[in-house]
Amino acid sequence: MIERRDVFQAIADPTRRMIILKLSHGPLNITKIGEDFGISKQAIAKHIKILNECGIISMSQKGREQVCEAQLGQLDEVTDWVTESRKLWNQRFEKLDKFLKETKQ
Amino acid sequence: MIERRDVFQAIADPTRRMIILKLSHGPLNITKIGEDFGISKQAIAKHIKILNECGIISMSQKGREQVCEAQLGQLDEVTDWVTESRKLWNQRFEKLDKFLKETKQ
DNA sequence: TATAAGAACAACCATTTGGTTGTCCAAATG
DNA sequence: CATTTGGACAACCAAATGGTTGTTCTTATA
Repeated sequence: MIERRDVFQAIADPTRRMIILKLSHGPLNITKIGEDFGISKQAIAKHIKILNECGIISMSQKGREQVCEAQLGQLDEVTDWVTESRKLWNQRFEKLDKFLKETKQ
Repeated sequence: MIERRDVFQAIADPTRRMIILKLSHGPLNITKIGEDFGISKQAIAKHIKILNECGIISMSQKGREQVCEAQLGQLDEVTDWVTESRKLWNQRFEKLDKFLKETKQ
């Protein structure tokens, strides 16, 4: 099986984004995370697994509870990519500006 | 069918991210975009459609060619969400810092 | 100790996704 | 005019996705 898990795919799902948002206020166990979502705890656990696999959240056992904590440093990959794309995109306009200034004379 | 197209889902696919990167250097037609990807032009056209539907690229007819241009302002939604999540996440540490300073005395 | 609660594991299911091929049409080009 | 070329449309397919239920196991708790 090819490990296709990446951060971009992880944040693509709205439920997972909600989980991240919820966890950004502080660590919670799986049951707590699942509250207020209209889906089964098992479904939540699957989302948690995906988020964990790509490093967005970390897990720690505490008695019978599995405590999840956000590790949002992993989101750098996303902002880096957006920033890089936009940098190139903006350079395009700068080149056009330069061209327009040169031909104006 | 529910319109589930959003920017997060659009950038989840690596091929689509490559397309965006390619277009951030300047507009291209569908055939040009498809070059160097090992997949069919039809597959590329489908990706283009998705990117267009969520506003990341715009299309304009030019003779028989369909010219695609990046509209990376739409990526704000992504950076905004990441920024907001991280803001909350950092506040968590600030609260902890405050607590530690207060109890140290 | 009996029971409730947190979570893992597995099997299953419908829908979506990312890709394919084939046909067809309009616009360039020899 | 004949032929490429750019692209649209449709049908189809395998795999992935997001969800379900049922069982089991361990840890708390009344």
